[in-house]
Amino acid sequence: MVKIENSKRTILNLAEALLQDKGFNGFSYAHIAAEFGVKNAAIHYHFPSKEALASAVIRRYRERFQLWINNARVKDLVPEKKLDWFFGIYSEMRADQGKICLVGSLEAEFNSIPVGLQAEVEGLHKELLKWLEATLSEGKTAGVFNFTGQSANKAALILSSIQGALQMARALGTKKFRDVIEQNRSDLLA
Amino acid sequence: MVKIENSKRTILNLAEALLQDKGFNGFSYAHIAAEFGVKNAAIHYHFPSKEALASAVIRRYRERFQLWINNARVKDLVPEKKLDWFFGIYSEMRADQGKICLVGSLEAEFNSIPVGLQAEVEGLHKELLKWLEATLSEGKTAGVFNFTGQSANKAALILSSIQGALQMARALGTKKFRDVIEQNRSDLLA
DNA sequence: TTGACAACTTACTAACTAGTAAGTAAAATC
DNA sequence: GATTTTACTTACTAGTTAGTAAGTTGTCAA
Repeated sequence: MVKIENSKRTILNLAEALLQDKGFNGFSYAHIAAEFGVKNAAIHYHFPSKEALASAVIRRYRERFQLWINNARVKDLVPEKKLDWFFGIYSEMRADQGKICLVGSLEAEFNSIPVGLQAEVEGLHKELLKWLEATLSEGKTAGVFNFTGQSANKAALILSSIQGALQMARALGTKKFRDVIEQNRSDLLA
Repeated sequence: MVKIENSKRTILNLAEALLQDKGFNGFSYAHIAAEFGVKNAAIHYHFPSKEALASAVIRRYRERFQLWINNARVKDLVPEKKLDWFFGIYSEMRADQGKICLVGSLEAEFNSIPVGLQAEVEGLHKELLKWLEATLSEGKTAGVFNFTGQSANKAALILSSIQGALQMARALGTKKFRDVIEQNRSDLLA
């Protein structure tokens, strides 16, 4: 018998990886159970339903993101470095078995996932956009970022392009992902 | 007994709509059969496997796209209008029950779809990028588009952002999609 | 040392999945 | 008019799905 905290965390880790790899409809309790080395019902003991499990994955990610952005290591960076940090999150996803972002994965299947999970995804996406918008505004005021129009719209463009680029890279290779990141950077610093 | 051409086309239409709505792992032969008003096995008669069906959807879309771009109605447009036409395709998807593009839907589930289907998706994505790249080059040469770097990279950025924005709009609303399109336009015409 | 509880396993279900084999009726072909 | 072909239906299979109920075992507190 393993400590529940370890089991719960392990299950969440596996679920998160599977969501980023195969999507909500592409993984099952059996997959997690097999990889963890336990039986199907053990997963249900910790997370009664698939919706509860996936929702917990998103909630944990949201908490993690809030911790990151409020940590001095990120908070005190200059806007250009903040952006580099943000791009870095997604570069790591791409490098890690061609994973895509949770938001993109779940929004692509949005119409076939439970409503409670939809709400969690919406919350996460808003938080990502909010931070990116603030960072862009900060950089524009500081004179290091150049773009026309509102920061909110530029943030939506950049985040959408990252989300799409991670998916694109699966079919067309990692270079394409890097090209999109670099183009975003040069558009912003031009 | 209905004409095979009508049945095949109807099944392809339903499969395409379901792919854009629920994704490859989110729909079944039963869904199509129910909507078409036939039995499960009737779908298998026309398309022996789910891979064959989805591949046929993508092949048809690729052929359609080639017909469009080679038609004078698009071919003879000035670059700005070509871009408007292209954006219009995706605006219609967004307006039509919040559908997303086939490429995005299938790339999000890329690691849980058959390899033959993966190849079709790759082909389609390359064709879309190729046309967009050529259109951007044409516009840059004509002096109507402004952007730094290579056309291929800017094309990858724009297409990725559309793909992501259609997904984003499901959680955050149509306005967000329009914002991304407008930001792309103003970045390009600045 | 006992009892409670946490973390499972065993064994199961009902629903759904893609896919198949054999039969049927209407239409096209000869 | 007979035969073949097309477009199905009926009836089925083997596998997978999320989810449940009841039993088991190790750990810990009193």
